[in-house]
Amino acid sequence: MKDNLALLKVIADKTRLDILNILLNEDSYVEKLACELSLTPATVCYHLKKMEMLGLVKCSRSQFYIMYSLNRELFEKPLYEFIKTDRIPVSSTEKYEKEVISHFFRYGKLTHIPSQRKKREIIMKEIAKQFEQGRKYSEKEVNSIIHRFHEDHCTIRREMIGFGILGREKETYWLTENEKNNNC
Amino acid sequence: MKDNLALLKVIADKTRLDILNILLNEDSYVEKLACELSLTPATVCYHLKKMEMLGLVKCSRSQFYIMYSLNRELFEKPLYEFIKTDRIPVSSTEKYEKEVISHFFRYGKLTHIPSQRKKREIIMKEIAKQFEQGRKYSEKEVNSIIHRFHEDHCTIRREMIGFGILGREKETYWLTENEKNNNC
DNA sequence: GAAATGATTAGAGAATTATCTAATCATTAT
DNA sequence: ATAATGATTAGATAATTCTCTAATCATTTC
Repeated sequence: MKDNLALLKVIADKTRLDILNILLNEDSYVEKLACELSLTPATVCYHLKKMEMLGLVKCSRSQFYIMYSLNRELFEKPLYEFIKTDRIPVSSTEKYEKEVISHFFRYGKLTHIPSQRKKREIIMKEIAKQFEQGRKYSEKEVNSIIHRFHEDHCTIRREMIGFGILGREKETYWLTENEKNNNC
Repeated sequence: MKDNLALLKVIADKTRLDILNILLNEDSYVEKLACELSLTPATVCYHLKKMEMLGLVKCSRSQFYIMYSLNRELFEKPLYEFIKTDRIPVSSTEKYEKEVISHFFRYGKLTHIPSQRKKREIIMKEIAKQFEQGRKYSEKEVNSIIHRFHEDHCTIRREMIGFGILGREKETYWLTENEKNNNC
């Protein structure tokens, strides 16, 4: 799963598919391929180098020519293997967050404040959903809202500010527009 | 093997890989995907339609949303299946031609003239290799060269002209520059 | 039926990239 | 060594296409 996107981009080209199909039958070299495909050697070289970089083909000098051959193992793998990206899919993030939330909330109340930073952030974002975007809150209002979930509104208020979820100026608080609290 | 190039081109895109990865976990719909990927619904729609056309995903209306899901069977197949093109690889054409030639020639002589047009053309092209590019030949010379392979130089000469391999004007003959006789 | 919401289409701008020519590098043959 | 041949690199051009905005279509809810 190194860089599937790059690999797919390299395969997804007419000329390179033609080259791969020829190499499927027999090893070949730049000039011969260029002639068979009615292209210049420069163009064929450009494509072969691209494919070589990603391990699609291998090359080795054989007397006069530099012979290119397929890396056949690669093509045995199912397409499935090639679409997985490094990116953590948002949906599995969501699943994880739901798990955390359901673990720390019981009957709508927060049982205790997680010690792990990551989990604490998830919990804070969940509580933040009670706040409206764009509206200003007094400290009293903030405490009152948080108090619905847990007695220690001071700690939680401080955490929410620490995570950048709530903004604060003097006695006024508001929900920040951090895209991380986005509710999709 | 309908149109592998088109299919690969559709898979080989960052955004579409992201979408596929999400759909790998759970079905989804345009708006949700757009939000998760920080794109406009128009863009997501554009990609989903592309993938739908090639059978990568399916969609069906479910109450309020149009749900998109993966066509999972497709991804089980090995990459190998996706690189085969409709194009007849030149190298297997070559192999076929060699077979035909070795079938009709014995000890350097043509045993008989093939009745199949396709095979006849291959044989004529083989004989044409005795002619030089750019040089003019008299009818006598042409007959003499052909006679090395077969008695009936008249028929063969006529066939070679018929296939456009030899050009003729009055009593003069020459090898045409048809790219089909190209020897790479 | 009107309003709301989600999906799609059309058109335009920006970025990527396949291909060519020309020049250079690397290896083999004379 | 020098010439010849194949491979590669650099730079320029042209084509493709991803993404957006704005407008329209389709379905559901009031």
